[in-house]
Amino acid sequence: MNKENNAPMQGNINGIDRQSYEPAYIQLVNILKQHVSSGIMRPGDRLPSESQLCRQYQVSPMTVRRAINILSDQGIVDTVQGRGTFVKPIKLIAATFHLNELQGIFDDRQTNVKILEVRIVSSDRRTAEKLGIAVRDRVIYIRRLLTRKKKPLLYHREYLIYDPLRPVVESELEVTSLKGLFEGEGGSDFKRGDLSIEATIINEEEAKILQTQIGSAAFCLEHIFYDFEDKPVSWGYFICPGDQLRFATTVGFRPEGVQD
Amino acid sequence: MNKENNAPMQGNINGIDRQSYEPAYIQLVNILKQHVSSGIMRPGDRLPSESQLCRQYQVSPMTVRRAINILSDQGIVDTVQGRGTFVKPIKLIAATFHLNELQGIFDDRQTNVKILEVRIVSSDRRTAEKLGIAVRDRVIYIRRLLTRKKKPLLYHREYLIYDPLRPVVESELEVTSLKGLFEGEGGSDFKRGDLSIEATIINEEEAKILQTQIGSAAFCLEHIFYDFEDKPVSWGYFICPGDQLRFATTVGFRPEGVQD
DNA sequence: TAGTGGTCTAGACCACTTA
DNA sequence: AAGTGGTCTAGACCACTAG
Repeated sequence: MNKENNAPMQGNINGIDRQSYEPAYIQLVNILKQHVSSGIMRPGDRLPSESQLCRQYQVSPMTVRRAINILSDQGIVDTVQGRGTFVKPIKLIAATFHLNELQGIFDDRQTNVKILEVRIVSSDRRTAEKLGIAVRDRVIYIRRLLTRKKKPLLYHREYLIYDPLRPVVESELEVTSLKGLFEGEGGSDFKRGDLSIEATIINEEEAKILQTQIGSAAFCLEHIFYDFEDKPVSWGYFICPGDQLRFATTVGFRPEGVQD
Repeated sequence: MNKENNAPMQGNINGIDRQSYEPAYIQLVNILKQHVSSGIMRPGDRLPSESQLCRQYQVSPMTVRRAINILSDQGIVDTVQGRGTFVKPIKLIAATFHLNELQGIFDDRQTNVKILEVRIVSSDRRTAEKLGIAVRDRVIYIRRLLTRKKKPLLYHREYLIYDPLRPVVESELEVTSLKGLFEGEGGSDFKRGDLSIEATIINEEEAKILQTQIGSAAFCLEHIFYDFEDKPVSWGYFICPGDQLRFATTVGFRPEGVQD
């Protein structure tokens, strides 16, 4: 992120600088973005054709193509075969929210994960359903609390399939495993994870642990992880007080040039 | 989405079918994905080198390159210059949530937008701050209610810069403008929009309008739109009862092949 | 030094849209 | 028929990593 910023946002408006460390296709992306964000090109307008861009910027068709593909991936233009490439209007509905806003939390040295409880329990109906097992089957139950600067931030409850043959417990129990879960540095031999976010209300137990008010707003981030045979291996959810977290994003063009 | 499914998930494991309508690079992407999702390739493993893949599947370097770029974009592999391409472990933190889960709402014919109120008001401190204007400056205040099957779904409050020179009112007032805001079909001559999602609690006014309980959980989706001069033109927020909405996503490999 | 990924060329052929 | 985007080739040169 913090590389040399001697030549930020290349692409002289006029043309492509072949001496630059920035690849030609990136420069072209930035030039075209600049045209859109500055209003030279408005939503609905057609871009110059690919062959025109080739001539105009003295690059090969593949390079133009690559630049346009990137703009298309970023939702800035629409390409229609036989008609052309068009600037897209901004759609609120195209917005995406990234969980990696939480990244900073784990990088912070003042963040701490405490295991509140680990024990083997008999699964209730909901847990059995989520994990695809029978009610009363044994599962490992873990409660964790993530704090930053001594302040409670996330309360996590998780149920793991109990498999004596593959004692996943040890690795899961590491204090860092929550970080590993998020950042995937641990083994993470999962095939996939299904996540969902809901709005919820802090209950009595959560209020006590998170040191907040009963009835205050919170996010609930639920997760189910599956192994390579598509069988669930764990189910759990994070509770995060609403005043500690906010998901933010931008549609269209960010004020700074940094968007990749 | 629902095109001919005669040959779903091409790429015979063995090689690339040149007769297929599916492009070679897509077939290669699917083959490599299959290797990862089936466990043949595990997180941390190195992919065959690009020249190896060229020989193995009888395609040109650019085609291999394109396939690998796609896998890299999708967060499935990491490429390191000089070392190789590696299968990435699953990261919870890489999850993204898409607002377009709301798409279905607007496609539904039983969805209806009602304008509850429009008037010109004097901006309070918060509104003035958000819109970058002076306190007491006049703004247009709009309240809308979006219902589906007669059931309240979203409550929207919005403040627009009042500019007599450019009467944005008429177009904004159309019943469909909420849909236009989301789907960008209207003019949408905005340069960008900043969004954020918070967890919140339904207050008395909202409870009455949304026909829910005071104190129940809800999402608050706030938005500020900027024109091409980077000046705010509108600020507002949607309130959506928590039991009406849930954001879901998958990290890793979705059960069906559909992910684009 | 050998192998890897990163970029780029200068074309080619195809499918599609529009007139 | 002309113009557009979509795909693909068969190389080339470079920067980086490793032994």
